[in-house]
Amino acid sequence: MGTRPFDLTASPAGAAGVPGPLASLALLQVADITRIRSFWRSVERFPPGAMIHVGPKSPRKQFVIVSGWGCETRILPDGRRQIFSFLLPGDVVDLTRGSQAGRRSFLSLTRLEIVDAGVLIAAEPGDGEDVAEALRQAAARTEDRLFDHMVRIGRLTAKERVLHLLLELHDRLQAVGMVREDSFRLPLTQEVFADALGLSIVHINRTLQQLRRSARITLKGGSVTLHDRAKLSAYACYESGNHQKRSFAPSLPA
Amino acid sequence: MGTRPFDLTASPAGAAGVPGPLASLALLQVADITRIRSFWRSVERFPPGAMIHVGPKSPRKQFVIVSGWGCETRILPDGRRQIFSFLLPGDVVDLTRGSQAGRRSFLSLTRLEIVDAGVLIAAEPGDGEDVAEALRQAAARTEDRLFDHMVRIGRLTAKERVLHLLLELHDRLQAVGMVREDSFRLPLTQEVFADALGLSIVHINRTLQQLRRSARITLKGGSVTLHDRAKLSAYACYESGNHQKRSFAPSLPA
DNA sequence: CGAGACTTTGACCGTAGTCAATTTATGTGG
DNA sequence: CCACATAAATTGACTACGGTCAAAGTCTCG
Repeated sequence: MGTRPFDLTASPAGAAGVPGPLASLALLQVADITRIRSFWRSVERFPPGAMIHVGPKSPRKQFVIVSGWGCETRILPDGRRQIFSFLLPGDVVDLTRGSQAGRRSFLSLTRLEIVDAGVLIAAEPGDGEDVAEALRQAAARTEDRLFDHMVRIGRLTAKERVLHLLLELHDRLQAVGMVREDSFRLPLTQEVFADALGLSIVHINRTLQQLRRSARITLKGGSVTLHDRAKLSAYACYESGNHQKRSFAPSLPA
Repeated sequence: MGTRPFDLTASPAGAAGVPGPLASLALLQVADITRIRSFWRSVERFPPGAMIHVGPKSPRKQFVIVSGWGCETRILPDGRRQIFSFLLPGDVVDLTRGSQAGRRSFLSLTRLEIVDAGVLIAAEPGDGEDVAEALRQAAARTEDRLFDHMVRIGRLTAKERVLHLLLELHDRLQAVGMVREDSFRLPLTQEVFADALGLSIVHINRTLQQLRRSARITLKGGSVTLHDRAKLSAYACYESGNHQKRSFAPSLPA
């Protein structure tokens, strides 16, 4: 039951941002990530920093993230950037109305693998209604998170924003088995953090320093540990829940 | 082609926040507001400042605003408040997942009338698919606006935020015929403005003063006039569009 | 080992927040 | 139509959170 900081590089399934067993699959109650990967025909891969779009070979426009991190963003004419949301393994990405005139585009933040949601449904035994329903709920949660993010950038202080976001990421990653002992990999640069939270990169840096010095978080080598999440949640007005409330995910086998 | 400020109190259909002919109806291509009002059985009314919820007598959970202004909001445990969006005549309000534990609730800002969307569909000659499609598009635009709002509070300065919001409101109100000569009624207190834009009420006041003194806007008696919207749009990084892009609304008869 | 990306730090500035008092509507009852 | 109560808008004085600029330090990776 430690708060011992450690490196998660060798976490569940390996490299940074790559989910452990399951991931989206936890959400979808599918048994193993290898099973998803067996759909290699329909898995699309992107390098870090790529704009996510799919060719006409994909009839559908809904995708599930198999591994890696992404984000939804807009860049203003003068270069300012706002990140709307982070896309984690298991999240549903709806490219239907995306990337129109740059008002909203999807970017990969790490190496990223996505799979056509329709393929998942079709591959499911039965009518796939369970999977379809899970997808709908995942999409609904994604939308709910927009409101939390709005509260963050609209009404919280810098310290609160950072903690609030870290707490959300914790909960979401935990739901897909990517958290160990309150620690998880955080493959984000401080610039990305700044653009998500509506702060300058310098101020993000200073805020992180303060949180570190006050021993509220440990952040090192791309991994974070949140010490005393209950207290941090109260401090940052974070309400957990609405992430995997009704998780289908069984605890994962080693 | 005037910038002459004037009072819109006697605008289209009368009192503050009440739409002129059409309103949502413009969106829905229905002929006249009186027609909607004839559904008085299914029209629900709220006084200013009320939480919007509907009794079990309404089977559906989607409503269209007939007249008045509302907003979607969250109040933090310590009293801070964030307004997520404004609800104008013609907008679709989806109460499906609303007001759960106060994470997201709908409030009326003026006297408000809403009508069950299902009733509108049923009342339409034919299969009502046109109306249903219009409702879907309205809902999609509503979601798009969340992103604009996020950019506002995350990346714009106070002056930009105010102008950006005013420009959006202009476009939305214009689409339902509630704008005359770049002027429209704005039934919001500065406190509401502040809570929407993530600023303090005092700073909103000072920002408005500056905008007035620099002759960029006229704001008096609850009505605003935007002078040179093109220039203001450029200044505030506002991109019009996505409001009534494909408007069904014919210009309204006097 | 060097180039480039990322992080960190210092110095200084400015936007926006807080506190508090005053003025200006708005509204209500007499 | 006036007196009073209340909400809303203003203004001033002061504070502080967060931004900008610039330089130095670290880390990666070919």
